[in-house]
Amino acid sequence: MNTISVLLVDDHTVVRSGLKALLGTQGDIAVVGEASSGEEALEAAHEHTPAVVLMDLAMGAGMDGIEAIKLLRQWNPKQAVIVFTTYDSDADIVRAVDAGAMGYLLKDAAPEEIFAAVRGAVQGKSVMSAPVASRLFQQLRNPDEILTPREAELLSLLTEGLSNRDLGKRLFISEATVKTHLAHIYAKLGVETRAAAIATAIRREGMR
Amino acid sequence: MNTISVLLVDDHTVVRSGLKALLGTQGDIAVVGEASSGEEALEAAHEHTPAVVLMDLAMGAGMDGIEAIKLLRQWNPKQAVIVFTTYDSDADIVRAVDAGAMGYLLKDAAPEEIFAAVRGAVQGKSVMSAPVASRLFQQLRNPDEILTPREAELLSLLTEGLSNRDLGKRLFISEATVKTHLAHIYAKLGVETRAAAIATAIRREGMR
DNA sequence: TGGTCTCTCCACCTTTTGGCTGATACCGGT
DNA sequence: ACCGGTATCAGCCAAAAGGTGGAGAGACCA
Repeated sequence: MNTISVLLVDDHTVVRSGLKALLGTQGDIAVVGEASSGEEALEAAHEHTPAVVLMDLAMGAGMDGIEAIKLLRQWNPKQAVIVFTTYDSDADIVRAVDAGAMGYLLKDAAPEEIFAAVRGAVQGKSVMSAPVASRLFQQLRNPDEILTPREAELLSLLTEGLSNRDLGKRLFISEATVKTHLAHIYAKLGVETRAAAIATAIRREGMR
Repeated sequence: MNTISVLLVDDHTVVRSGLKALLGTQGDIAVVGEASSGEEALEAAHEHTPAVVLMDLAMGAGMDGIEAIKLLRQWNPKQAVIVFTTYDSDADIVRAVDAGAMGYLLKDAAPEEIFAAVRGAVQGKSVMSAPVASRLFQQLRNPDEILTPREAELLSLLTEGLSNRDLGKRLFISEATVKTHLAHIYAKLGVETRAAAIATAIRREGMR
């Protein structure tokens, strides 16, 4: 059996060390690089061409995880990427899957689950933590309530307290478009105001 | 120099592994136990009597970190406890310090910072990550930013997504009064819109 | 090819919110 | 008795948000 090369991307030193220590116990898995930001991840991926990238979505500064996934997959469409993050936010799950993530693990996953995800990823299998799977499942059962990737993106920014104008600037779209998206989001979430949307989003998604 | 015994408490396996790997590189620090919940932490502390307890505040199920700190310190008032967590929430910082934490580190802290905190803790020194320190400092310097009971009540309802009219009805006050309170709340929170106030409130206070 | 989804944009209009100024009343401490 | 903080209310005005209806471009799929 071939050794599976893995690139770790996380801005927390301890998390990288932990993953390295855990993965190091497996003979068939080798950590070939580490990165603490999206930018570094791209560089490291070009340099080491890892079979699997294990990536945290929440990176302190600079490019966020989703963007990094998109660029990684753009550069190498076969690149297997597993999201390894703390929260099972609906918006993040949708965006990550959309960006091309092969798996979605929570940081409290058992070591075996992580190993299985890495091994599965190289074979093209998707592995996700149980809470994540159940959320996705729920969403598939209620297609009306699924936010489109763009809507999810908007909602996520909404929870930061931005105005319509700011949302437009941030996403490079007009205020009119922002209002259109918001109207759709309100309808899907079953609320009438942005305040309620924010409250719902944060409570329902574990965003912060 | 004596070896410093450390107990790790975190529900994330990878974080424990990472800390263990990092601390293991230091000759004067030895991890003597691990726990993944508040309950386990108490047991382990009784068994191993560690010099320092490194504790995550957010534990999936059961007793939370704050409660665990209180009980640890109740059992052994000299027990040094360092909080090691992901978020610098105002509410958590205050509660942790109040419960008797000696230090407060964020998970993205540099390894050196962690070592320094552990060594400092056994000497009775408090060490905290820079963002944490600055938040505490701000709170101490600005007692103006404390919300009055009525304002806090309003803010709490605000995070449920109510309109000014609804807030008035719920609190049996006029809409004018609601607006007055809101203006004061915005000023104290340093925001301009209700959306930002909701976002700040939920993130600051760990409301969900 | 036609239908559906998504993302984008526009105009018009109503409602809500926020900024500003000012006012009354109660309570507690100096 | 005075002052500071809190809670209550009012009116005015500008800005922001929300509702309605419509529309074009590109992707994807049957």
